[in-house]
Amino acid sequence: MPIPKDFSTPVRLTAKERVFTQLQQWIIDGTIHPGEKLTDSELATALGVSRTPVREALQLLAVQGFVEMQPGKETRVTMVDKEDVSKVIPPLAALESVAAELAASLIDEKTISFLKETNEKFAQAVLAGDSYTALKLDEQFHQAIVEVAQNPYLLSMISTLQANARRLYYFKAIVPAESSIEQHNELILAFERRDKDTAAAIMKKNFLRPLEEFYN
Amino acid sequence: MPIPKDFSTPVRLTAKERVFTQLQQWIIDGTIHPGEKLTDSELATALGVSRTPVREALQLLAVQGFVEMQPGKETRVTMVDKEDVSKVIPPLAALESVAAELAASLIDEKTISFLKETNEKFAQAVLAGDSYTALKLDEQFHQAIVEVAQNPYLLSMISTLQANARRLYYFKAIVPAESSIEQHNELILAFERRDKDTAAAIMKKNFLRPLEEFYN
DNA sequence: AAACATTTGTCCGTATGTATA
DNA sequence: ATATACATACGGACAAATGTT
Repeated sequence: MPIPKDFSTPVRLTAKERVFTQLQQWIIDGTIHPGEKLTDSELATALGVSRTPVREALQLLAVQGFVEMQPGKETRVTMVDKEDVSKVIPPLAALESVAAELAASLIDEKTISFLKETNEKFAQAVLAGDSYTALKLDEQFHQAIVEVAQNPYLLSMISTLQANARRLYYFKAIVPAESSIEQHNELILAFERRDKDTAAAIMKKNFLRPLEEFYN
Repeated sequence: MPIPKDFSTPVRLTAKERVFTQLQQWIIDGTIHPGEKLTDSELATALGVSRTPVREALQLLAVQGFVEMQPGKETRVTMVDKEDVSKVIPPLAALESVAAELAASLIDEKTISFLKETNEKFAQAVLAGDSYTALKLDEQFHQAIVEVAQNPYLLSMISTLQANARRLYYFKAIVPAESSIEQHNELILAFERRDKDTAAAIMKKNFLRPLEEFYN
């Protein structure tokens, strides 16, 4: 009997991780509202675990900026206002730009093919008006590039910022721009030429242009 | 009897925070060696607290990349090798560059004066060969700029990367370059002109040039 | 292969601290 | 101002999981 290969990642899911993932999801999609007070005992019973894994998950969410913990007082879901986009995007653009620059020297043909396929699907989703799928594909596109860059700091920080950005998208119902399709193609062309400076520049624009439009 | 005003920030420091700060310090200065196994019960008795705050502190250190946790197995201090500098600096340079760009539009005269004073002291320390003081002043210089930028994401991420960089400096006994003095001055001049593009460019160079020299 | 020893993950009780009446 | 209620921070114990003999 053939054994499924997926067991190569036998990282057992601890209660803490389950709680973390669930709470993050709820905060991002708005199930738990901004400003809402979170009491660990309530969450614990609601999620069927004890308070310890809940507390640990909350600490991680605090580091990522999803909740605010006041030691000895209370912990609340952080508020969001429209200016938050302008706080998240510039660092994200800078880091993604570095990722693109590093990736340009390391990328292989297989990944380039993957980027082409993903951008095809992305284009279809955008034109079909399926913004949920489009956003997911957009993230896959960018994530593939970050992974090529082989930098754990970039990976971790971009992932955190992406999660925060996703939360804002949910709240403001932001839809992916058609212009992204073409920018992705330009990025792929730059990768094929292993042109890191152009790749970095395009990536930065890809994030910052929507921000500028937003404020005009 | 006049009451000290500092009580306006009465954030009581929890056991978790004390443990976190202590462990981070020990890892950075090498008191705890890379690859060393950390058992929470040992640390708990050594630090005079229970396992809970130790575990919580370790989780935060794991997020910052100082320790590696394998669920159900063990927790170890992360290894460091000479390539790590090339992993930390590029993201740090990118974020500091964004901070400089944002700060250029927001900076006031008082902060500019502070930067001038700090760079004076920095120059003295460098020329006196007091690299410990020099590094501390260099960090103060950069931190002041980051605070002006008013961006919590930048603040948090740069602080994490700085801590990792500091650890590498300890291991490799890196000393601040004399060229930094002049670059700091150029940066201040750019700030006085509120020239954000130049400020961003200088800041990036300030971090990346030492890295290039390192690999030639 | 199986039982052991160790360490982690989790649970829950208690006390300290904060906010409210 | 005191007292009351409540949530958090911490402690200590049990149980599951790992690797070891």
